[in-house]
Amino acid sequence: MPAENRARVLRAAAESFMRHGYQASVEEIARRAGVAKQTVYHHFPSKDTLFKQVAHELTRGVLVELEGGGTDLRSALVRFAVAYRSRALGAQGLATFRIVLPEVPRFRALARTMYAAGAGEMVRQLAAYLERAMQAGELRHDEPQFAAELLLGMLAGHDRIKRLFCVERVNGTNSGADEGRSRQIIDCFLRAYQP
Amino acid sequence: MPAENRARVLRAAAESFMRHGYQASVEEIARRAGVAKQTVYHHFPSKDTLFKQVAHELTRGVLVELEGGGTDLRSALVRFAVAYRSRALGAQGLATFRIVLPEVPRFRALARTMYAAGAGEMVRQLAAYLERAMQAGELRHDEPQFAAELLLGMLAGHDRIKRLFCVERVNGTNSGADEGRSRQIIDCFLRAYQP
DNA sequence: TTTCGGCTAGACTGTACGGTCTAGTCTAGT
DNA sequence: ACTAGACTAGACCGTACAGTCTAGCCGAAA
Repeated sequence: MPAENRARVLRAAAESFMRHGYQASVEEIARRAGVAKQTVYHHFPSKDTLFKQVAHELTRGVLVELEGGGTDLRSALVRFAVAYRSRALGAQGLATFRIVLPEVPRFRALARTMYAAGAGEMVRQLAAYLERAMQAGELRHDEPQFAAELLLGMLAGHDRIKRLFCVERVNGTNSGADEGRSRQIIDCFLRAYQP
Repeated sequence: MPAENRARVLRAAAESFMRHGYQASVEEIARRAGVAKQTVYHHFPSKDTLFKQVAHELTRGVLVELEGGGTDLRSALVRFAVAYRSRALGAQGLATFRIVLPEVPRFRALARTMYAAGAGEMVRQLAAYLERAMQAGELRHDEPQFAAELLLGMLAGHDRIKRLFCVERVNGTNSGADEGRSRQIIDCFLRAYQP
């Protein structure tokens, strides 16, 4: 079945690109997929196309749902913070950064699309959520988009850099150890935005 | 004079690497420096060495002095914010990111050194400054290092991502237009950390 | 005047890699 | 039995590039 091989190639390409960036050779991808080089070219017209495809898949992996049903604002934000940090600071999130950034000049359109589908979408959702909280009087009134971007910056901000530069271990599944930091950050945010 | 040619090569290498990343060919660097390829190898044993050298120079360009002499806390922080953002979000700061990140796995030691000399040093200085402010009762008592990292995250955070993904123009010298945002962020920080 | 170090142009080597081509195998549908 | 499409191994082509080598130029020191 062709679809299965295609998927194997995509998976292998993701792994290879995450390891070596765009430099990863098509031969290595084929080998890792357990497939002949020709098969790669059978499913994707060029390495560029394959790369863009992988980049798209990776982008989707950053999104985090944001539902505040039932609980209070703080709990909802903390839950979101933990989820977002586990994505943005996880191995895959960091790898996405490392892989895509250097290629941005070559693939400007792709870069913009990725931002819109990933971080940009995140900002929109969070801004909408914060705006509701503002209107409910739970947060100080201010530009919701600014607040959303600020919060995302606080959540990923410097920790992302430390991990990107390998000065700190990447987040595995130790979500427990990380929850404290998420809470700390959310508390700071809430203090800054208390009504 | 050999030293001058060496400097020209370094400058040219910085430009080339900023444009094309590590991919930039040695021949192009030589051409840009107005120098024979052999001369490059005369001053640097290998492309890797040259790259590391350039990376070090770039790191230094991020540092921002932080003196709060004479003015109040808020003014000092705003001044710092503007300066830091102009570096971190300027063309060179962003290019440093794009260039170095993909090579981090290959040059782990270099990456750590760069972090320590750049962002890490920034955190140390800022943390020391914030700690003094805390002891002077101008800021709520809390871990200074956490506060420093948080503030840096707020300052560069999401805007850096937008610029890295080319969804927003990079900061030129429009420090005027940017000062508003710096003030906004600092005000948020001060609200979160008021005594 | 010789010499030497920095420099130049450019040829050259070896390797890696994107992409193509060949020739043939296997499987499923007709 | 025949066909067509997915697949394979591996040769092959063209190009780009790091790094080396050659042969020679020039200016300053000895």
